[in-house]
Amino acid sequence: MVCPSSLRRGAHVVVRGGVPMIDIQRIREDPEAVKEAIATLGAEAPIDEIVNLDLKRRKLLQELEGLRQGKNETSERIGRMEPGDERQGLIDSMSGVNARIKALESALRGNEDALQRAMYEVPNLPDASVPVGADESENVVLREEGRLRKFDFEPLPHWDLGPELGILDFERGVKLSGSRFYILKGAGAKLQRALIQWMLDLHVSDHGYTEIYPPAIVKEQCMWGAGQLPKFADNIYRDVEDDLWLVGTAEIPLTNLHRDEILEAEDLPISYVAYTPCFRREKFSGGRDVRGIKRGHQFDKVEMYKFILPEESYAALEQILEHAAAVCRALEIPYRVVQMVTGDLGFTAAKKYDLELWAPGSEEWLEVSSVSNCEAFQARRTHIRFRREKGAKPEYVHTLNGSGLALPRTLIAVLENYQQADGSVIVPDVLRPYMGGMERIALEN
RNA sequence: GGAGGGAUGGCCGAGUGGACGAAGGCGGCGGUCUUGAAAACCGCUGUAGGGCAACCUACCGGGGGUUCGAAUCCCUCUCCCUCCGCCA
Repeated sequence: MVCPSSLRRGAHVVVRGGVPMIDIQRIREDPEAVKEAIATLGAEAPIDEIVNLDLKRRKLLQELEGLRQGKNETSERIGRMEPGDERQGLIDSMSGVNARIKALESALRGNEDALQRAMYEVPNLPDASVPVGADESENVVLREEGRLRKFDFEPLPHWDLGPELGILDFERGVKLSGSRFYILKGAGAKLQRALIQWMLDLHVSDHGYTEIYPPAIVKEQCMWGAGQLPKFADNIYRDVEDDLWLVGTAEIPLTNLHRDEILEAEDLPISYVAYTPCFRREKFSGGRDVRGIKRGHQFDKVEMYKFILPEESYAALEQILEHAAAVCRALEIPYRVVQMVTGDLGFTAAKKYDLELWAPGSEEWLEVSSVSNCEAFQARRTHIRFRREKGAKPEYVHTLNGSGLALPRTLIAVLENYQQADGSVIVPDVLRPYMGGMERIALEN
């Protein structure tokens, strides 16, 4: 089943003084439908608590604002009166009202804090087109492109190939920083740099993105805005002294680039591409993927990001997927497109595709891109809106993101797919201009 | 890190306790005039919450306080600028 159609639309209501998540209006109107949708994610959210807090909030507001109105009127009268007994009497009479107002304000503050906390925990709801499924095992492979190369020798995994070529060093990485760190060296480091430069150039010149160099360390607020907090706190590196957080993806600074702005409709879509290092503690990956460089605490990524009109966001999702696929095609490496089911959507996406490159040595499909439509989820959290025309009410934009692509994994795919019987690696045609014309990585390099 | 200065609406900039959601200007929108445009003149021109109609409430960097009443007074935080130190 898909999420009820009543959940797909809705006015854009913001919690006063706070930041919303999904539209609270949807919860007010049909809390049961929201709960059903969240159940398909395999997630939990305090919907009943939100409904109660929201009711309570409006009750408090009405009483409080009524009292404030009376108070304002009385203060005005006092200001116009000559000094005297009557005036003093009015002033004295205000103290009771003020005490009540203070009490209500305090209650309202507590109520809104609780409401906002609860709202922050609500995940984005799935788009109607997303298949319902419990977890990643039910994800749907939509298509596979490119021919798997036939090897007349046993292709090596990169963790053998790299060290033998002298371009990858695990021991020294561990010496410097511990497990899940490694060193790229010589042509290996250069190959990664070439990939980054080439991908950035491709997205800028062929796909119309504007290149951004953002901070990789951001304020806590940015983490909430992009949807990293509250859920993923344990996976984020943080400088406690200055309360700055290391980004796990460029999606975080890019989302926040237009925080608290009202954009002009004619400026949309805004398309950014950014290269950043990414830092993840990988607290939840346990002993998974410890071999090789597939999952490190630090990696590089080129990320595409779009701010767009709501009615155009789903077409844009397919487009970004194509932009990521274009990288795979140009590298001439087989890839496949996987659609996430509801249970594997994550916290922020309404619909998501993964793009995977085949790695013949490791013998697995490597996730090198994740392409998501977050609809207005991140825009609500960051207050990014647009106006359809002058004087029109601001509406939330939709945001999308997609890796284009994630680095060490793309590097793995290049090494493993282009390896030769003699242990050397052919440099893909598109990268040669970025490698100073180098055609092959061999030991003597 | 040390010393000093500052933060007002899209922008500039007045406002030091009482009718200020905030003068004035610029920009923008609409209108008059004009064959058209410019100029001139007139009007409008923030956001959010609640009612969901009239209307009410909140917001002058953030938070707290004093007061019947605060953009205006006090405390505190953040950010920006200038000078010194340090530095890629």
